[in-house]
Amino acid sequence: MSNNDNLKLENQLCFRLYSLTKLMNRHYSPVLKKLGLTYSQYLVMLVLWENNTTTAAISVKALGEKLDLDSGTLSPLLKRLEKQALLSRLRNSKDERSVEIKLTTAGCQLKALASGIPAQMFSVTGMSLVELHTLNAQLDNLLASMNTR
Amino acid sequence: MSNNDNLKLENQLCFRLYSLTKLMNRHYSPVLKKLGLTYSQYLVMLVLWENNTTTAAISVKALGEKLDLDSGTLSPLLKRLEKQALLSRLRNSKDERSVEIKLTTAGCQLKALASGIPAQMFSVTGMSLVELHTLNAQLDNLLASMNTR
DNA sequence: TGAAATAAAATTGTGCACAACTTAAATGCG
DNA sequence: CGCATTTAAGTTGTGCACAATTTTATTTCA
Repeated sequence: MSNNDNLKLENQLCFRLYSLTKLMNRHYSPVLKKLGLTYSQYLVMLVLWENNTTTAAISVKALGEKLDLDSGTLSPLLKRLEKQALLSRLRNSKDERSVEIKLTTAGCQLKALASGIPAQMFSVTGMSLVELHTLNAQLDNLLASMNTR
Repeated sequence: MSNNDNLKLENQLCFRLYSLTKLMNRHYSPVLKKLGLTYSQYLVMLVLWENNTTTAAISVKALGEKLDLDSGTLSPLLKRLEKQALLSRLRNSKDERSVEIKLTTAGCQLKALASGIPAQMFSVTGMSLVELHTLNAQLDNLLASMNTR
């Protein structure tokens, strides 16, 4: 590739990632709309569903670390999910700086409605399971590299 | 992978793409800030720099097709770039529905300041050129699949 | 102990991305 | 021709993402 081509749109990895993320979102949106969720809200619910009870709590801070999002993004998003009665937000009495997030019963129940989404989205990719795992591993490497430079 | 794991965050391709796109953006932002550009504005400039003159024009429509963005995103973004005197917006006299975008002299000149960005960002990925091309090809396949389902 | 430093959320402001809609212009076709 | 249809931009409203700042609580350590 000549130096003249470095700035061509078609040669940018970042543009492919950007386009794919938008395209992924467009495939998820109509499916998630049936659950009343946006894509980002779905990611939050995925974390909460991993401890699928109304008793387990996770702080906004820990949620932010898992999802790589700050309180500026999470605070209003969590308020919207609370308004939908999918989760509760409660100050930690041991440390009043922290806010603990718990699923409500409705939030727990929503998991069942989401159970078919991963398979449905996988079929949209047109990939085999092996290809998926290979790509996941490559992207993990790239994430690791870019997090340390 | 068991069915129980389908909804785990760590198993989602979409989350990797989402995280990578955000991470990519964070690497670009401080670099682009020196040019007074956001990441999306940079993508628009990449398209315009491919015909690096003040005479070539591209319609908002064509720009939207290249970048996969609609007028709701592009109209305000292009106004901001016009305010920065990097481009001009002019109704097409042959078809008054269309608005034609042209680089200004300053817009053309900015390309030189951006010339080192692709190499700089490539180094952040930690990949070899072969790895980059392989990944680009895989992502192109994925984009093609997801655009037809 | 108590002032300085650190930490967690929330708030404010900017700029996307996109759905839904409006406006104005061009096209098509009976 | 004339009217319905289509097309291109722009507008409005919602929800992120994130920088910068504020508020309140906790920790540190002289």
